[in-house]
Amino acid sequence: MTPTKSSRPSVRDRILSTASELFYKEGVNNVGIDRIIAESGVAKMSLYNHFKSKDDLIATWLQQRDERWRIWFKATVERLATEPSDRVLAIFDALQEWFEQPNFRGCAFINSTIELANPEHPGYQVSLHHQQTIFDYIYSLVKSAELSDPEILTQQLILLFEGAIVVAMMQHNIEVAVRAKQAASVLVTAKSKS
Amino acid sequence: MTPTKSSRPSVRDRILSTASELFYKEGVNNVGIDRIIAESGVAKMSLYNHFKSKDDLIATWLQQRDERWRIWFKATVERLATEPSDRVLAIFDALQEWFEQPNFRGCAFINSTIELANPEHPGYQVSLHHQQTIFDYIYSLVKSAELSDPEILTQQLILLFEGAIVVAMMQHNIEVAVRAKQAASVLVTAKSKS
DNA sequence: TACACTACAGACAGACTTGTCTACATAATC
DNA sequence: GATTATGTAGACAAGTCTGTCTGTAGTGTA
Repeated sequence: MTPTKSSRPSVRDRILSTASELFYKEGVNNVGIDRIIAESGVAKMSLYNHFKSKDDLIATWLQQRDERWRIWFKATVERLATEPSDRVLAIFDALQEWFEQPNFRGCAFINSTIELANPEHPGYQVSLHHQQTIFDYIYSLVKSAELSDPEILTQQLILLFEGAIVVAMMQHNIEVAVRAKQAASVLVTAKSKS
Repeated sequence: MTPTKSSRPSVRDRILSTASELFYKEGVNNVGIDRIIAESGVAKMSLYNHFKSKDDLIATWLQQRDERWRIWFKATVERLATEPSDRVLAIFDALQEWFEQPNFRGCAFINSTIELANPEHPGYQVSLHHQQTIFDYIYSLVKSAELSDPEILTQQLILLFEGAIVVAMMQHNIEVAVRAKQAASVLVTAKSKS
C-alpha cells in the first residue's frame, strides 16, 4: 500500500505538504504536531530534526506558500491577459479562479497573522513581505499600463483585492471577484490618460 | 482599593468586559478561561454559572459587540455628515476614527471566523449576521442618495470597506481609509444620475 | 563486514486547557 | 434571625499541547 522509499517524496516534503494542507484548512492554532506527524506518516523526531519548533514549521510553510502563490498568481494573470491595461483587471479574474478552488479558505497570511496575534512571530514578517510583493506586482502592471497616479491607484486596487478575498472567505461567495473587477474597471478608467 | 460591591458592575458584566478586551486584543484561541477570571477578579464557578461554556461566552461577546459596534458606527456616520450623498462617503471617515483607536486590531468578526474555522460554531452565524447588517445599512445610505444600481454599488463599497479594515490591521496603516474614500468617491460619481 | 546516518515508534515530562466539585463567605429575602 | 442566592477560592480530573528521550530498523558508504 505504501509506496517504496524511492518513489516517495522526502520526509521534509511530506511534513511540509501535510502541514500546508492542515494549517490552511483549519488554522495553525487548531492543528497540532501530533496530527501532522500522524497524517504525513513520519516520526515525531523526524519533524524536530527538520524543523526547530512548530513556529519554525509555520514560518517555513508561509515562506514556501508565499513563493508558490506568487508564481501561480503571476502565471495566471499573464495567461488570462496580454495587454498591460487588460492585465491590471485580470488580477481579479485570477482571484476568481482562486476562489473557485474547493479548498479555498481565504489568505493564509491574513489568517495566520490573526491567529498568531504576535508581531514578533517569524511568520508575521513573511506575511508583511507577501503583501508588499503583491503591491509591487500590481504596481508594475499599473505602470506598464501607463495610468495616472500609479501608487494611489495600486493602493485602491489592493483594497478591492483584499476585500474580495475576505468577503469570499466569509460568505463563500465567488461572485465578489466580478464586483471587484467592475469597481476596478471604473477606477482604472478614471486614471486613464486617453 | 477595590470598589464597594454596590458601585461595582455586575459579575456578568465584569466577565464580558474582560473577555471582550482580551478576546479582541489577543484572539479567542489565545485567551484562556483562567486569564479571564483572574483579570476580572471573578471565581471560575461564577463564570460557568453565567455562561454555559467558553464557546457560549465567545458567542455572547460577539453578539454584544455586534450591537455596540453598529450603534457606534451609525452614530458616527450621522455625526460626520447629514446629506445622504455625503453619508455614503462618510462611512470611510468613520472607519478612520475606528482605525485611530490605539487598540484597533481589525474586525472581531473576521478574526473570530478565521480563528474558530468552524461554520457550526454559534459565533459564526453572529459574524455573518454582522456583515449582513453592515450591508443593509450601507445599502440604505446608497438608496437615500438615489444612486444607480444600489445593490451593486453597495457590494463594491463593502469590498473597499473590508479591504481597508484588513490592510489597516495588517500594516497598522491608517491612511488606507483615505484611499478607500477616494476610490469610493469615484464609484459613487459613476453611479450618480445627475 | 563495519560504521554512520536517517527514519520509525512510542514512552514520557511538563505545561496548559476546559470544566466540575467542594468548602466557605457574604448578601438579600421571608 | 433563619434561609436562600450568589460569589469566592482553590483543588481536581481528564484531556490537550509541545518538545525530549530511548530503542530499533533500514540504508548507504568506507
